[in-house]
Amino acid sequence: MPKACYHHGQLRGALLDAAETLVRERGVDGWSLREASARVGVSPSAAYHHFASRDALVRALSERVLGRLGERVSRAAAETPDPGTDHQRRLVAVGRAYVRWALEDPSVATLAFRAGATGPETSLDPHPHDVLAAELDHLTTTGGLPPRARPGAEFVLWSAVHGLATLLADGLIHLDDDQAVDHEAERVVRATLTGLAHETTTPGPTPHSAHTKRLCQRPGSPGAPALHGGA
Amino acid sequence: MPKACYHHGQLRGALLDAAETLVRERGVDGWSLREASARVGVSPSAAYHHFASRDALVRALSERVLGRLGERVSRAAAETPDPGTDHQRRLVAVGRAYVRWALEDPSVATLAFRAGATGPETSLDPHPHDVLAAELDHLTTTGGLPPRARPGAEFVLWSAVHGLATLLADGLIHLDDDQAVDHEAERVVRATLTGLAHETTTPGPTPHSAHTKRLCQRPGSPGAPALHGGA
DNA sequence: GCGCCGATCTGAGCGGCGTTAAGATTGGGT
DNA sequence: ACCCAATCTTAACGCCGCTCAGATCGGCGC
Repeated sequence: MPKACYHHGQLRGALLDAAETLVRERGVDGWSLREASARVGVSPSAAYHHFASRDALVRALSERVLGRLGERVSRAAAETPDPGTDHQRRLVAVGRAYVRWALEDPSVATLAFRAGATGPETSLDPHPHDVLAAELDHLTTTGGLPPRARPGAEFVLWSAVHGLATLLADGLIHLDDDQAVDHEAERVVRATLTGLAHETTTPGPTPHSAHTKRLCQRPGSPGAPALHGGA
Repeated sequence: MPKACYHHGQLRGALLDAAETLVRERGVDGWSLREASARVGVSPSAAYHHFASRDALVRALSERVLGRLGERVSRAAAETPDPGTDHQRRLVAVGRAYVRWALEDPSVATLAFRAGATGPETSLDPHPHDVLAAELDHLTTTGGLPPRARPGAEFVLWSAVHGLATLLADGLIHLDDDQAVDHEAERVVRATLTGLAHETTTPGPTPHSAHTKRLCQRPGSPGAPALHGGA
């Protein structure tokens, strides 16, 4: 299998790069497949040997970009030293990274979320949802969250963080500087976490995340046995 | 000024109706201005006498649809009887209405939010943000929220509700039935409200909502004097 | 009753788009 | 050295958003 043919061997990646740049420059819809092709010096139809359609290109780009968000969010968690008295610190860092990321490149972030679910069961390396879930598990372990509030808590927190991110990216809310963004993200995360910690009613059926079907463990058995084969 | 000319006098409204139906049927981007025109029995160029561009049509549609969301959310608040012991009930109803609305017509809701900020300073009758703010004021008055947590609380709650709504509408979260949706919406609202109520740190600078610049009173002076003329 | 006039809509057309089919070009494996 | 599969190009189709010159309509003054 050749690694480089013609001018390009990594046309696929080059097209994704060009498309991402165009999204950044002109907005989510302000570009065409023809333009991306021209930018990498290739005819429009060449793209169709790597993507079934323009939409497929967008989905692939979305996946790549969502993967970067996952990495970044997970790194933010890892880089935050183990909490002392402040058990919420790691999740604050995660939420801040999520919101910051969406605001750095609003168009790219919008595209990523817009096409995030329409894909064919994409399995991302560290999906943001999973990072939240893992950190909430950690928070429960260290006593920052009562176990009875844990099931499905990821979806509550995800909603809050994602909502702030999209409201900011779409311009429905405006904040003057990065410091204000950080502050607001922290406020949202802390309010949600302490609200979850004070929950009294028992949570109902747990939602499913679109990208992973069995990551959400059942309420009754935190250390549940493996359900569907596999290691 | 004539009220009905040619076949149509209310072409504008008819085009908005057709566009909305098309969005409902085919998704946010699965339609064309030509198609909407044809559906109301008019040539494509006729639309340009009522909208400067396709984008202008989309913005107008977004405004109309967002207005309906505002009405609905505000009605949900009004129809909920004054809370007895449960001070959060009204806001739970508001959040539920918001999320339900987004899920009834995911494509239309997506379009509404997507184009919600790009308009020319549209002033909606009851903007969802304002309904939340008013209800939070009420909650503060009745003692359900400490006054020190009130400034900017609308944005925290809006983020949570809007996040759940968009995650559901975009398919990133799946819930099996309407009951589960109601339950999740209630959980999100209650968690956020009790989290806000237990806030300890002082809130920083208040964000601005895109549609209204001076609705958010400054932290220091709840009964602040009028700032910019007007009644 | 009639002709004018502004408001409203039509028809033809431009450049660009996504997409497809058929053919030219390339480089590695034998 | 040649072949073959992978890769890219050229040409074209139909639809799109948008523009502009002109046809058509309804009310109003005469």
